[in-house]
Amino acid sequence: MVAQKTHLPKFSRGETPPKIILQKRDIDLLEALGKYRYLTTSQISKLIFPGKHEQGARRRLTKLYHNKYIDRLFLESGFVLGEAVYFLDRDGYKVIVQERGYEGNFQKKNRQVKPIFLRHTIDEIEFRLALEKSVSELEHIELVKWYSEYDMKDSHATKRKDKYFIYDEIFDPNTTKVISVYPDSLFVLGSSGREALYFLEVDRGTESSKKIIEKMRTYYLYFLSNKFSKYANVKRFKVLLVAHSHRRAESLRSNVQGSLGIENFLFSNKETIKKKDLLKKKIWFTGDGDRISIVK
DNA sequence: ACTAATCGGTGGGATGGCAA
DNA sequence: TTGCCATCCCACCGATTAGT
Repeated sequence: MVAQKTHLPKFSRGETPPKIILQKRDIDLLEALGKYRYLTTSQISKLIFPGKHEQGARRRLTKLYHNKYIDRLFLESGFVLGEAVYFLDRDGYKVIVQERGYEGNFQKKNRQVKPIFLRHTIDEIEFRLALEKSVSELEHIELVKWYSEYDMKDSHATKRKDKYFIYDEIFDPNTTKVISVYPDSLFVLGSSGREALYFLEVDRGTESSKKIIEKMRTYYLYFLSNKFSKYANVKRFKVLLVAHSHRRAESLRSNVQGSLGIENFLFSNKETIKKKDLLKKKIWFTGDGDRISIVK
């Protein structure tokens, strides 16, 4: 009998999946997907297969995919198909619950994410990975907390304010309306008992300067409200605005210069964060255009 | 108890396929 | 066409299993 050479389908699972025996590293991989929710092939390659060719990660991911441990979507980049983005499927979820005592819930809706939102989420995860790497290289700094937009109080909630963990309402004295702040992520850095609070805003590249100025004002009122002190023992915070490119970051910064609340903001971009240490290096621009680092 | 065969993992390298 | 992913070949390793 001649074995049929069949291609495994790219957009669905094959009828006869390749055989697989889970290794410790596979479970590490599944656990990472539990923690970050979505990861691209290159992110997984760096995280789980450090110093190895990406091909090895791919081969493993393919097997895990066809054996229903994980699922995948593809990013869109212009006219060509982009990188694969992996996330837990039910079998993979069961494995980390059993093997590692994973406490998160299984997210059925991972596959339903809109492409634009997925891109944004991946950018946020990229920032988190860069932050964790930076923290690991600094002896006296620790990442005390990280909350992403997905860390929801209640995934069944219908109202936004019940849905998001990071959500606060503030009263606007000018319009006498209630406005809300819900950042992409929030994190707290700790250093010898002292804490620093940061909010992350990943620029989608589509927001107007006017919107950014409004957002800045919201954060200013939020600052006055002191409601943020429930997240950390601090009297102030910084909002890190990460744009796609240096160009976009600079254009945003110059357009909103001098607006109310600008002193709470720092500007940088994805390209720079990919190349340079985001805590130690002077890659952050203040509203006035001074370059500073987050830690000395 | 010892050996051989087998199976899947790992990794390098080369080639083919696919969708827009 | 481009940028990815899938496949195939080769070699070697370790664990398991079958046969003696």
